[in-house]
Amino acid sequence: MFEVLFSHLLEKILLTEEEKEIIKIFFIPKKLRKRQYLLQAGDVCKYLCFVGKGLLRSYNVDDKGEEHMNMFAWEGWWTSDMYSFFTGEKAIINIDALEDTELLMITQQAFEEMTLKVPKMDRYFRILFQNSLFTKERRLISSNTHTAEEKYINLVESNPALVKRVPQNLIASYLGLAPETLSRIKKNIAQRK
Amino acid sequence: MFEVLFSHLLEKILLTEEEKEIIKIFFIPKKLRKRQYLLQAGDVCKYLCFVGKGLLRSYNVDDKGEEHMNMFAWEGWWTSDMYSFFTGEKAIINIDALEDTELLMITQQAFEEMTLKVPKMDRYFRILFQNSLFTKERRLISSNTHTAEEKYINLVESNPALVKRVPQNLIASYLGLAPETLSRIKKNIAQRK
DNA sequence: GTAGTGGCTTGACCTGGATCAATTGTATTT
DNA sequence: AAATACAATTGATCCAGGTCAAGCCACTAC
Repeated sequence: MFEVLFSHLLEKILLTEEEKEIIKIFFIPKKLRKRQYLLQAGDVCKYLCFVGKGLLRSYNVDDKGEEHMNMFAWEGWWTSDMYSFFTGEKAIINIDALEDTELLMITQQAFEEMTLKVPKMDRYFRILFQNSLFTKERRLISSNTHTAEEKYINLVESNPALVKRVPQNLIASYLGLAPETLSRIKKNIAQRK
Repeated sequence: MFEVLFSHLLEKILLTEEEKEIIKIFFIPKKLRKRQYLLQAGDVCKYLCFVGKGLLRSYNVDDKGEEHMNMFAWEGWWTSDMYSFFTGEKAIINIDALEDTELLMITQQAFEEMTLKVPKMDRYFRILFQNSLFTKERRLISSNTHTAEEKYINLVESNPALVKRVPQNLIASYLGLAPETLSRIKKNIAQRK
């Protein structure tokens, strides 16, 4: 489990064996079965989670009971309701497992302590957040600028693995589309070839 | 100028006088007149900029020549094309001044050096990026979940100062709406009262 | 096997918001 | 103060994508 974590940390920072040992202490391993919840809206999000294996989805539910996908996380990704995790407010998103999943979880206090004991972790997360930030920036631009079909094509090009691994109705929701619309888009694209 | 910067840094981290002096060295002050560009799409974004005074907008232009607002930055905010700044790729966004503006700018190399000399700055930017990340997360959720009117009402409630300070057509664009649509929404809201 | 459950497709219809065009403010410039 | 240019409103029309409904195709469970 920890090998996966460290291989990701080492892409961005250098760590001594000693530091690795310190870091290990703060994490709690956990396994989730397919369909099992990691977080339910209304609860406080207690953990920031690193996915070692498997696939999670996070989504929120609106007043009408509709689900809206907001991100996926698999091997090497972090997930949580960031807002809830860092502020202690109630979460507005749900996270559950699309596949059997293995996690490393860390609490807010442990996170604080870890960054103080190993300041390099501030650097790691600075780079990590900075990267997600510009990904989100681009995604937001794309969602305002492009048509439904363009968004789908962009996604297939920028992240083909995701499209293969995740059910189509969730991809549709992730793109802000009705499942019927995505189905029609795929048909159109196929026919044009 | 630097007082504004330090007052913002000190909200998140503690700095010695010595560290402050080091940090100062890396920044370049700059003034912009209203309508002047800070960054044009196609150029590489050389600077990460802290706004000490004034107001900037960042937006991108699509294939059809339409402008799409993506964020505003005023006193105490940072702005840049994050992706371009950190990767050295060409920028896809434009940034220009909506009001006369005073900035503190830092290059990529200077940024790297600064974080190595003052590791607390990694912490500062970790927290900063983490906060923007969950703001963007919420905004993305909102943009997929809500109707045009709900988005506008949310914005007015969450950021009334922005709505007062920025021309209405830019607010419309920021929300992904046609200016006519926002005008009608405001009319509807006013009539219902 | 077959019953059930949930994802995917297809068709018919509807609607929120975009687009186009004209009119009226309201700043800025000379 | 007139001229110019841009911002906001209003009306009329249009369309991308949503909604509703029906049928189909896996899979899993018994």
